[in-house]
Amino acid sequence: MHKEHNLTKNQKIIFDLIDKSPQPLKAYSILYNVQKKGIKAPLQVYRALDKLVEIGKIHKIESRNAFIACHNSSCQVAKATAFSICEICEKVTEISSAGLSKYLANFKDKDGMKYSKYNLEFFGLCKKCTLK
Amino acid sequence: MHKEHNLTKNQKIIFDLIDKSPQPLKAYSILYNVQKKGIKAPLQVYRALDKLVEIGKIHKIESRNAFIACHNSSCQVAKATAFSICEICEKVTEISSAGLSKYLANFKDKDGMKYSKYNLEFFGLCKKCTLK
DNA sequence: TACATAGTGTTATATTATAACAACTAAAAA
DNA sequence: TTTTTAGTTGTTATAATATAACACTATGTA
Repeated sequence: MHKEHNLTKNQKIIFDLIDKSPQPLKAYSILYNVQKKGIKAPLQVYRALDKLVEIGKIHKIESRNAFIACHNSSCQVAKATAFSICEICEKVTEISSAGLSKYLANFKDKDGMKYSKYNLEFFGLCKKCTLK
Repeated sequence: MHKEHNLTKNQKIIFDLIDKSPQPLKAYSILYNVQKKGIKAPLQVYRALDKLVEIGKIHKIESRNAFIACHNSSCQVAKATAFSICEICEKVTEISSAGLSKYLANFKDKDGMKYSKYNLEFFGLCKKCTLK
């Protein structure tokens, strides 16, 4: 489970929005969506996003500059992330595979070097788009 | 080996610059470096970068918005990339591990879905920075 | 030659993200 | 209770990254 962090007002507004969204949200689309709640400036959004990423409540999809809520309650979420991304509909799913995360957490390069963190993005077609 | 692509003048100028650089280069730093060679606008740089990525001569490091030359002549370079990134000195190295690429190329999610492409970025400390 | 395809040069603009600074708030130490 | 501290907030401005649109040019090939 996530360690409980008491989110501040802005953090909560932004987390709730991302958490309810079926797909990743971009920072400025978040901004437009929360302006009626009093969050007026990009920096307010980015600050909340930074914090939410830091504590593992959301992840950034680097190849898309977008943010998705973490739905993976059992792993070291902020340090070991894997996603599948559909190149047609842009659906993004967090992968939780014990095998994969074990393999990557233990991966050593040819110098025997281990890493403390990774991010993996798979690209392909989701089921729906495969059938089309 | 890479299929031989006849690079155009701009593509060649930009590839040579990236290829000579020990670390990944960002688009606008590339721009500043090639202005004396007649490449004046961001779009000229981005177009060349897009093409070079497409044909696998360079890769984009997504978490850094930077570009590095491919030094991995034996794999499906544009479709299966893995890098290690030092969080202190920002040194980036392309990982070529047969085991890793085989594992990831064959990875199926829990719906049995396979993916056609992936990008993996490991973060940690490089040897030099570990010793400090 | 003529046609198609890809690349070029250019201006303008969109999108993503951070700097700097003053003010506020909550929690805990004194 | 007051004070301190660390963190967050609100704000304006600006930096950094990336694309749209359009007219033109080069190159390969039929």
